[in-house]
Amino acid sequence: MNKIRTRFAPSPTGYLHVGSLRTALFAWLLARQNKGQFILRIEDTDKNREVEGSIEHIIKSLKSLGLNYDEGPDINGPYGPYRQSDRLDIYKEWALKLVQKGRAYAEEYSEEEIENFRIEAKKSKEPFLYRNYRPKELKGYTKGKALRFKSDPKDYSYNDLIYGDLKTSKEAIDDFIILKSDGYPTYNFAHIIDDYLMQITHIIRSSEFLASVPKFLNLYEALDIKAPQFATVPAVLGPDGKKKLSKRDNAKDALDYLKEGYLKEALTSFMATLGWNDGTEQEIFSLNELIEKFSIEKVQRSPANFDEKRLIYINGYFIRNLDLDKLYDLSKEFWPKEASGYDDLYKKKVLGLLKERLKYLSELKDLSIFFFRELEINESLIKDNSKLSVLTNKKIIELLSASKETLSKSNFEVEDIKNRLNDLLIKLDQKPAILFSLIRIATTQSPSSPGLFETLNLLGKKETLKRIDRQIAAF
RNA sequence: GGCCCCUUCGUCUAGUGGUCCAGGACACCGGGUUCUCAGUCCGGUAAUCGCGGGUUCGAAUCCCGCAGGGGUCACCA
Repeated sequence: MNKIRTRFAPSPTGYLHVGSLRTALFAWLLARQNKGQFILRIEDTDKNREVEGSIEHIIKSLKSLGLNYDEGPDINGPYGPYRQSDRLDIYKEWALKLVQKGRAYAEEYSEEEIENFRIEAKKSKEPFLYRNYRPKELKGYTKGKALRFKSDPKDYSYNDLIYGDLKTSKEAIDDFIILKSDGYPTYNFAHIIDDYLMQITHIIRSSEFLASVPKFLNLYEALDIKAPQFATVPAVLGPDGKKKLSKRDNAKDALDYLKEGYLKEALTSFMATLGWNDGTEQEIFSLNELIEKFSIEKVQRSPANFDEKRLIYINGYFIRNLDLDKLYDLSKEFWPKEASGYDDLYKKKVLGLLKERLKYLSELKDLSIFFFRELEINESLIKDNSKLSVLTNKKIIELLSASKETLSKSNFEVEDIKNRLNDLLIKLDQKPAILFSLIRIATTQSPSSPGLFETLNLLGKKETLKRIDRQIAAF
């Protein structure tokens, strides 16, 4: 039994959203769970569409998610090179073999002529098939001309690991271009040669290629190559549920999520469960659990909608369940700049209080700011509070003064603060909704914060009393 | 238009002839948790399983038809 080898073969067009990476994830999982290899191959056969820097971008995306590959353009391997533009000689050699067998021929028509065929076909409501116009006399390889595959149309039935048994008709098979006039191969040709030479055992790719499979099957035959196993992954749809996920419908580049403080395991768990589950009621999976439990056969056949709300939930779940020290390491670049003067211990305590409330790490900045800097007095916090807005200024000052008085006697341990404020509640005959709210607002000037006692404890006595004073002075 | 694929709560899904007048999760709505937000706990709304025929004692599950949606028909991948 030979080892499973899968690959991710993106073209460097500069953008990798969650849907594309999901395909990579599935291929990676299949390889890892079988102790096989995962290969990164760059399909840069279209110079016009290539975007500067996107290879680095792809590599970074994979690595950031923990999807390491065994062979690839930057690390090489036994079947390199791993950029198609570095393999042009190989494609030409294989194309010539096809010519020799009489299974490939030079393009005969001009672009305009072909365009006219196409219009003609459209008019008569028929699919455009180039082979209907195939010249009687076929020319061999001609420099400067595209090279076409001479197809042998027939029906096929084959098995797809996800879609199951599929049947296709000969109408799907045509004479397609294998080598462009600039000498570069097309995807349709290059990937077949490369997968063969790189000994890929399973092709995992998205469903827009499904309609092309009969063509590929025909080419495998002509080349006398045994086709690998196919696993076609359905598209990921945008939130509207209509069209494929694209930039338009808030499909962020996958790296953007990392930048906003989404955890890599939250992302992989989300991507995997977009169209896959293990048949149990488990909803969230670590990367290791995915390796253990993933099965390509259980991937859904219908396209899934991208629901960012679910991703946000999953991310919060991972944050809450992460060890505080680990979370602190990950949080490094998300603190407000005012935090730089504070030591690790203090920041770690702040993070401990905020951990339960973070959906993604970039929220840290706003949620933690008052621990590092005194905020401006925010009058609306009292004015817009139905219970507080009815109090007279005099009453508020009285309550805050009493609070300050009480707190000034505290040793500022959480328990002590709690006990003293509870006593004060009784003494003043007040509800927490009044007294605690006032203190919370005075000390944080924020619409939300962690628990009052813990917050005051962290702020410390001096800072707490100072902030209450300032609130009093504002009336 | 040809070829191909898909169709269970708003969303992700469980489900492969009876235990499903359909289960879980997200979202949403109530309530508890001494203050806010979040979390957490408890509860709720939500799918006549795309539609129509069959087969069967019995169908989300099998068969046939239809409809809707999507993909593809490039010297893009």
